[in-house]
Amino acid sequence: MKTADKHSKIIRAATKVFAKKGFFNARISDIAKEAKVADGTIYLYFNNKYDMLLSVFEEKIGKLVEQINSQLEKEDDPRRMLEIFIANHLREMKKNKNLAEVIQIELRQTNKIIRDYRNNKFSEYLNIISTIIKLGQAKDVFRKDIMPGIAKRAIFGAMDEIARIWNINMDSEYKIEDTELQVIRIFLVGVLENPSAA
Amino acid sequence: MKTADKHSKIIRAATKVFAKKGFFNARISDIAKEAKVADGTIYLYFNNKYDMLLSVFEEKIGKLVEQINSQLEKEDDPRRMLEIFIANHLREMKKNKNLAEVIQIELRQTNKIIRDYRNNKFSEYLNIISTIIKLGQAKDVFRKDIMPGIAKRAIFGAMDEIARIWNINMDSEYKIEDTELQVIRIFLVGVLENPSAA
Amino acid sequence: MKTADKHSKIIRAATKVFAKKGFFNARISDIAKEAKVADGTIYLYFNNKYDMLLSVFEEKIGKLVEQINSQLEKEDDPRRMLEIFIANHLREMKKNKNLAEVIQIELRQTNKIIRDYRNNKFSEYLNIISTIIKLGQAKDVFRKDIMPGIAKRAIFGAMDEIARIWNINMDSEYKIEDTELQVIRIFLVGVLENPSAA
Amino acid sequence: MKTADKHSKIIRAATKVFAKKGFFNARISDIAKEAKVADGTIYLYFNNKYDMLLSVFEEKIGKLVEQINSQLEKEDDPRRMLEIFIANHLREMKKNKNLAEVIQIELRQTNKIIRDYRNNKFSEYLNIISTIIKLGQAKDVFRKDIMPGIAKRAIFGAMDEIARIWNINMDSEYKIEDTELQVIRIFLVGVLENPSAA
DNA sequence: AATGAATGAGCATTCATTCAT
DNA sequence: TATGAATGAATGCTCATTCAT
Repeated sequence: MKTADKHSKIIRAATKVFAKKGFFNARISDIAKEAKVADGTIYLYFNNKYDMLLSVFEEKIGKLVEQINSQLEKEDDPRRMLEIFIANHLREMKKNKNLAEVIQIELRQTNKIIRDYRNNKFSEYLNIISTIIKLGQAKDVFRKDIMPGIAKRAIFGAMDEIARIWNINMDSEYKIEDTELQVIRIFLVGVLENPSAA
Repeated sequence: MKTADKHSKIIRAATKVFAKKGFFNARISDIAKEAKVADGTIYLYFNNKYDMLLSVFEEKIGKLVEQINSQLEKEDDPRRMLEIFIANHLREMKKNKNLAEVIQIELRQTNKIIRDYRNNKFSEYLNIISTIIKLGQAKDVFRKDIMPGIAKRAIFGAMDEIARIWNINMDSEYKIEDTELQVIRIFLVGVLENPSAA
Repeated sequence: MKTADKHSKIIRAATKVFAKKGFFNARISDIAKEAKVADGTIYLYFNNKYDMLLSVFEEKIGKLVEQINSQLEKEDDPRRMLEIFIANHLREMKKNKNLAEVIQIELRQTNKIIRDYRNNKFSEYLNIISTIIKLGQAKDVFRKDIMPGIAKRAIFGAMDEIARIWNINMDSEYKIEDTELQVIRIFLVGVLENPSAA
Repeated sequence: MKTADKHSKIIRAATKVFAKKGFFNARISDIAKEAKVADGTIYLYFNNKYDMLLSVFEEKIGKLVEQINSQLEKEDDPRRMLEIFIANHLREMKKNKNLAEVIQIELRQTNKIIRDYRNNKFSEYLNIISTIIKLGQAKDVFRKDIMPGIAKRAIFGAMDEIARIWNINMDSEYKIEDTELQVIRIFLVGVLENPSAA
């Protein structure tokens, strides 16, 4: 088997095991068994357990970044772009619960000092939101009094919390389409019936 | 020393240590030392380590619930109530980073099967948001097409992600007042310049 | 059981196991089992495996120092003192093979950078030899052209090598009394038939 | 590259690495890297790690034997022969610290049961000393009451301990010539000022 | 002969929990 | 109630050895 194959086999196994058990409860031997590989083999591809988590996280987020970028490429309406981002994120999380779970773990489970160290991909991902917002402001489509740096976190946090619930209640009461629509609506027009009175 | 005192001393110590080190990296002996109590004493008050986390979490959320309820009591404008909720949550998280951290930990760090088991207080807390929204809808102040069950998660998630960042970057670039205002604005009126065109 | 008892029980067990298997081949669990103690208990008394070896070594050498000092106290003939030192060392090594073995291990088995770090007791022990030699020189009993710093090593090394062999061939061909006499003779008068002709 | 070359390349590398790190801390991959050879290649020339140590030891001692034998060939004065042996040994150890270290390791570091198994070269080396002594006794130059089997160990042990110190304190306070002279003097004429009075 | 990726047994150390005092 | 010494199961990681190429 080629090296690249083994690497990705381990990544896949690690994603699954981390998602299922959480980082601290996942044993290296669990991951090795899941990947059908010897324990020691893992250390040919990763420096240590945490390095695996980080790699998994970065790779997954990296794919999200690529995916969303290719979708946004053809679009230049900021409103539509935000809709696409939200819809895509929620769909991916719904489709791939392991991914959602690994994001949760990486963002909250490990030492906060290390946390921000290598998460460039994640920053890149979040910055897509703020870029959209800035673009919308430049085009007079979005309110200028919205701070993109805060909005990006609010939007990501909202979606992430929703995805968290999906991972707990496997059978959510809400349909994905409804949820998408709801989130989009909340962020685009807010909850006020008559915003002009705000 | 009375029993209640020792119990709360341990809770306080545990909050601090869990927040600082995370659940898995916190040692019982750390907590015991912080509480100035013997390791074994902790087991007179709690069944096990996880039970402590849950107790800490429930107590803290319980206090948040009481606090916000007393503030909302005198208010009946749903819009104002939502503002109060958001402002209060963010201020508490900013003031008490340990609390924010413990919420992060409890919500994401431990086995998802156990997660929802006893979190009644937390549900109660989130339901305050949905209650406000329903009230607003009944009063024709909030849009009827907003689903309160989704909105409550979106609002909480947004605030929680913002608080998460505060715990990483100790010196945030944004002032608390600005952040409050931003979150309130995003959720009340959305980001669209001209929502009526939506 | 009192703490001091447990400490010495572990020291005794460690001496035995280190002697039998060597430092690197000794397992903590071997020592724990030998001491009838849980593995973890060892770490209540020692920082780590190497710390145990060092402790064992220092304690044993410390006892040798005390023992020889009390024997030398009543003696002031340097020639006799050297005889006593040699006889005592060889007898102790013969009697307590574990001790001989632990000296071998500590002196040669572990990283040379750490080696000299804490071995003050050992230096003290060796310096008894050089002190005797200096005394003999002051009293015109020993040759002045002998350098005590080299002689102490030569004498210790000679005895240590002999003890090493005892640990290999359990049934030495030589009696302890003969060996003592031989070593004493070699160092006191050398091998020359007619030294005055040297 | 011819097989013999590779074999000796590995021996050289192993000597260096064993000396630097000690047997147990030396990794096969260290030796392979030092020899510019793949890890697996080593197992084409040696059965296992310990076999390498033994080979290194035997080869080095073998060279010492050859060297000293060729020097002693032309000499027939036992006193001079002993001087030559001592001087040669100390000089070689001083010159080649790796060799000294490997002797230390092999003689004390590894399981005593295996120790004596194949050390014929080493016995041969030590027996040169006892042969010299016997010759001296036959020629009435050395005292008859010296037991060659003990003397050979005392002499080797003394020199070995001195060499050990050289490997710890890189900058010894004593010059090699002085040390040689000291050791020779101690063994030839002893430390007594007036041996005839012994 | 040579390679080096893969293996998996092995082990020091940690730490939640217990229990004799 | 309170203590803290003792326990021992649990696990990340290493590295000598193997073997397919």
